[in-house]
Amino acid sequence: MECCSPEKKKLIEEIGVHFEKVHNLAPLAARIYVIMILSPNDGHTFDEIIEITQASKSSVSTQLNLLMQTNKVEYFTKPGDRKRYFRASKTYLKNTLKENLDQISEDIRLIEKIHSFNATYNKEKFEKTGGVAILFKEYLIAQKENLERTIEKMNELTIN
Amino acid sequence: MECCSPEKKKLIEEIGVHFEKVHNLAPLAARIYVIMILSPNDGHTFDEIIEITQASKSSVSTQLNLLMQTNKVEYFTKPGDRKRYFRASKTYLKNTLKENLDQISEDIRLIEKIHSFNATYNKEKFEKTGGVAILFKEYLIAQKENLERTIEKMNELTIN
DNA sequence: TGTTTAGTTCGGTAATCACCGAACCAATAC
DNA sequence: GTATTGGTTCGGTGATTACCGAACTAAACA
Repeated sequence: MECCSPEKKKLIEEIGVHFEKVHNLAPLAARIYVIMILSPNDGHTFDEIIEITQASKSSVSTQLNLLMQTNKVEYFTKPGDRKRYFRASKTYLKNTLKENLDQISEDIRLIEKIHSFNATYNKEKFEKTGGVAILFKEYLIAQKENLERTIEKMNELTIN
Repeated sequence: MECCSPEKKKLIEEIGVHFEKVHNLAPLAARIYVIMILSPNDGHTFDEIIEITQASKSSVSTQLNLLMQTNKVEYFTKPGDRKRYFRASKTYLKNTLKENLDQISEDIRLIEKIHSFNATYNKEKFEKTGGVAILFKEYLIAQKENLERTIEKMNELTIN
């Protein structure tokens, strides 16, 4: 049984590998997530996902539930149809931004801790490399501001 | 044997956990890296690292070499002293920025692939959610620009 | 010439990860 | 009721990870 074009299969693998790291997902979860992103709005059934990924029912079930718990994937149903149709969450891009925001905020919090630690315990070192350290923190803050702006804009877009 | 203050120990653990994820390091490597960042310029000897981390010689050796291969840690020597003194690389912040830049560049490359795939194979979906997708890409490009600006500024600072 | 110092290398092991099959369950169909 | 559909749950298992100890090496010292 053919499931999708070789081009799509290649994309699923290529982006899948990348998603394993950036979203911290198991290989199968990353593949499923990519399939959802590359798929039309009407979603994929459980069995279609099994067919595309060639994975077992249990693995697909587990990883799919994990993707739903983290708001990456959602499902809808059709009247008179017992199947669930899985697709990428409508807000998956916004959720990704929020994840990035949490990460950057944690970065900034820890950088501040490091700076105040080094300022008190390693004064001479801190003063020597202080310029670079301050630049680094400014970079993080600018990234955070860009994130917040983008989330704001997305909210405006999706309210309409 | 006491190695360092409880405050420092706590920081090593707290930041260490964070570094495992963001720098993709084994727990011990992350701890060593944090120790280097929280330490004065004159560095730590191999034995001091063993004492602080309570790890084995072999583990410290392996992880330390790994940290040096990835430009996170370097060492210097003192005349008439066989020991190596390990410290955070002078350019570790800039290297972190470069790692981030590579990551963002890959993000952008893949986002473009996803967009062109969806534009051809899922036209209706892409047009419906296109606004958000474009916003997301603009966000990535702005992050990349901020990174490049910061790297440039750091180069100017460190040339002097 | 051994002996100590400062690490390195290698073989193993305990724990965790990613996945699987088989049994199970709840809802619908017959 | 019984069978089928659409998943879920549980008990593994093979592969990988993170670490360890013991043996080793190369340089410096006595």
